[in-house]
Amino acid sequence: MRKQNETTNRAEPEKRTSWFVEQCRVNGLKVTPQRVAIYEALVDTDEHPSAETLHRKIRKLYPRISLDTVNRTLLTLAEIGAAFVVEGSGDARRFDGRAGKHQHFKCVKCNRIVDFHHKVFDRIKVPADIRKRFRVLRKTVYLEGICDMCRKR
Amino acid sequence: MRKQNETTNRAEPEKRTSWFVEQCRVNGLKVTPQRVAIYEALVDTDEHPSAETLHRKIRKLYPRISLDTVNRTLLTLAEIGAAFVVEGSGDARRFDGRAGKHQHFKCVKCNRIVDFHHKVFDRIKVPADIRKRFRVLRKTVYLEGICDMCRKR
DNA sequence: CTTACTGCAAACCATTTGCACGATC
DNA sequence: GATCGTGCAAATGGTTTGCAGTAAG
Repeated sequence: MRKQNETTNRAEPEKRTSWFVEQCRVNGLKVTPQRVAIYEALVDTDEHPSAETLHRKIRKLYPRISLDTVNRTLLTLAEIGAAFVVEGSGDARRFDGRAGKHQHFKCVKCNRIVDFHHKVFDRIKVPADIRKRFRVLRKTVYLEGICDMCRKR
Repeated sequence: MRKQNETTNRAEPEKRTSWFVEQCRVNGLKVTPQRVAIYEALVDTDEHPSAETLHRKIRKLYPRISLDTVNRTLLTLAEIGAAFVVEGSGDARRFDGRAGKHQHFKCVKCNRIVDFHHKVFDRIKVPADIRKRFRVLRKTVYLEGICDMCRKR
C-alpha cells in the first residue's frame, strides 16, 4: 500500500520538476527557466552548495544567469519549502558559553534561539558507522519553527 | 556521591572563572582582563549573543575594549572549548534541496556537511511542552566533529 | 625580556537593495 | 498588458588582516 499525493514524493527526477512547478503555481510564483534550473541543480547534488557554487554550475547551461538571481531564488525556494538553509548566512555569528547539555530551538521569524532540556535527547546514541567514520565532538537536537512570541502576532 | 574533577563543572560563578583561567593556562593562552570579561559576559547570558551584542555589554565595564578583540577572543574561546558557535558565520549560506528525512554531520575542519540516515533519529519525539509553546517546523539531529578525510592528515 | 594580545584602520567577502529592462501569465 | 523576475551596479554589514604599541608570563 502506498500513500497517494504525498507532497514530498519527489524521488524520481521528472516528478521533482513537476512537483516544483506545482509549488510555484500554488504560491503564486512565476515559473521561469532560471528558477527551474536552480532548483534542478540544487536537488541534483548532496553537497549542500552555496549560492556561488550553484551559480558556477548553472552558468554552464545558462551563461547569462547572475549570482544575485541564484541568491534570491534560493531564498524564495526556502520560503516555499523547496529548499532549506543548512548552514551559514550573512548574519552575525552567535555564541553559547553554557556548558551543560541542552538543545536549541530557533525561531525562523525573529532568529531567537531558545535553550531547552530534554533528557531523552541527551541520551541519544550516535550510530556505530558514523562513530567509526568520523570523530564526533558535539551532538545536539536542533529544532526550527515559530516561537511563542512570534505566534501571538 | 559526586564526581570530582569534572571538567565541565562550572555551575557556580567563581568556579567558572577559575575553570576558565585554568583552561587558558593549559592551552598556553595569556589571561588578560579582556578575555576574562568576555568569557564572563558570555556565560552570564542565555541569549546566544553575537560579538557585537557582547561588545556593547562589556563596554560598560571596559570602555576601551574593541569589537575586534571580542570577535577574536570568542573564536579563541571556541577553539579551547570554552564557547560554541551556535549560529551564523561570515561564511556563505548553504542550501539543501533533498526532501527526505536525513541528518547532518558537519566537519569543523573542512566545513563539509555529510548527510546520514538513522531511523532512530527520524523517530525522536519533540517534548510536549515545546510543542505547546512553539510551532515546530523542522527537527534534526546535528553532529559536529572531524570527518574521515580530515582525520587522515 | 620575550611573546602574545589589543586596538585601530583598511581590506575582504557574501548578501542586500534600487532600478530599468525583459519575461511570464 | 500588468506584474513579477532578472541582471547589473552600488551599498551594506560582518569578519579578517596587518601593523604598531602594550601587557602578561
